[in-house]
Amino acid sequence: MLSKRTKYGLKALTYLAKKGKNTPVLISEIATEENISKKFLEAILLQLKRNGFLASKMGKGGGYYLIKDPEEVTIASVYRILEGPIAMLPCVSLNYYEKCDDCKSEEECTLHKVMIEVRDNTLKVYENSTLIDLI
Amino acid sequence: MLSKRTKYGLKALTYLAKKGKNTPVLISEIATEENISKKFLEAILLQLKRNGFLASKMGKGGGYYLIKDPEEVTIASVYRILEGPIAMLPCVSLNYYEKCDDCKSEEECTLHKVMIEVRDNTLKVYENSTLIDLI
DNA sequence: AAATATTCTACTTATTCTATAGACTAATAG
DNA sequence: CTATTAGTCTATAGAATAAGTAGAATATTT
Repeated sequence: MLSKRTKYGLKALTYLAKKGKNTPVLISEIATEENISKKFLEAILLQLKRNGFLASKMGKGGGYYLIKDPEEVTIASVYRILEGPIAMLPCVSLNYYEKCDDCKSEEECTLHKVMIEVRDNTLKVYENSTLIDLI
Repeated sequence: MLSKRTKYGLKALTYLAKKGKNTPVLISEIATEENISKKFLEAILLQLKRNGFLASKMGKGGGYYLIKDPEEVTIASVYRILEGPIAMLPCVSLNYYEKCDDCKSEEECTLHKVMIEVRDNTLKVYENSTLIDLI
């Protein structure tokens, strides 16, 4: 299941994409409109800012705004920042690969093949949908 | 990502399937062979027993054994017991449906459609693979 | 310069989940 | 009866989740 962090993050990005690139929107506006705890959202937006999706402006007339083209922002890229690996096992992750400590080898691991199949299917969806599709 | 609970559960079921239906195997044997903490595995097997996948025999010559045909046990059914919903959001889950508290309506939810697509893709894989495929 | 609006930072809290460990109880086979 | 094995119950350390509180820093307007 998606964490609320990722869910809220995607919703906020979609909201900002609707408003258009480079148009500052208040955290509190997004929080109210999308029913998100303001403080929690603040942390999420900050994380998206640090990772190059958003920028912000302080003071009156400030807020957060999208600095990428909505059609360039895939769900996959947001997911990896906010949620982590898309794969179901570390040993089948493309971006966060790690060896499983309980498996003797990946060839012997009975789950390996199925989980690669799941990953590929999921990835296809996440890589091919962008903020444009979510609007 | 899969919890270790689910991963270990699937591995244990596969191990038992290899040994054949109705052949008792020691918890400790599975734990050693699959590099799983024995106590943790105990809890997992118990859960699978309560849900009708396994049965157990106490005393000498005892152990856990499969009581379903391996080709009947889909990954999806095990996943739902040990991990929970397969869907990424409560509101797109078939077996664990719940309304999202932050969404006004499911039609307006920008994530709904994509997450249904992900669910359907994942489900196709999980429903169509059984213990037989894992062996 | 002061007032106001807004994000930024740090600290704290409550709750749940994860992955175990230990001790004791109950059943079964020989 | 005894050895073997699962069952039950309790505890726990650590991490993650989803916030809440307080105030500092920065920008704009007056």
